[in-house]
Amino acid sequence: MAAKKGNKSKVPTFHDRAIDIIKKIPRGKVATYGQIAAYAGNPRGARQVVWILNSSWHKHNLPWHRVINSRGRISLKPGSGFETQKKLLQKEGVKFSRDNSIDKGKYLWLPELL
DNA sequence: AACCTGACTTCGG
DNA sequence: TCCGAAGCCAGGT
Repeated sequence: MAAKKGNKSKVPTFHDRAIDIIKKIPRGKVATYGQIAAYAGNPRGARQVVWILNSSWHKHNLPWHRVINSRGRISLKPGSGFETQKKLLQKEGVKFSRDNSIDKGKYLWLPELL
């Protein structure tokens, strides 16, 4: 029978998948908002990922610091988390260039490699 | 329901 | 490389 409304075992939503994916980003690697959104099923859901990080990182213990923008840089502003994120990444072995950019070819997480 | 906001992304200049 | 505009999506007011 078709899925009933009252059925709690719902099909994973974009939100659920995104969280699941973020949790899988290995230590020492990073992923972009768009990348996560794409793997979660919506290539244009980068902004949703942002919302998710803000609303659920603490509930799901997400490695929010491993999420960066498509330019390979931290999107947070100095004084609003930038320093914290940079520090956490460096602690995991991720190196930053002088302009605070990360070498994507080296640290970008590639799920297909798993 | 309209409007605003956000850790985005891509494109053009 | 930097900036602005446009496109995108969902939650909060």
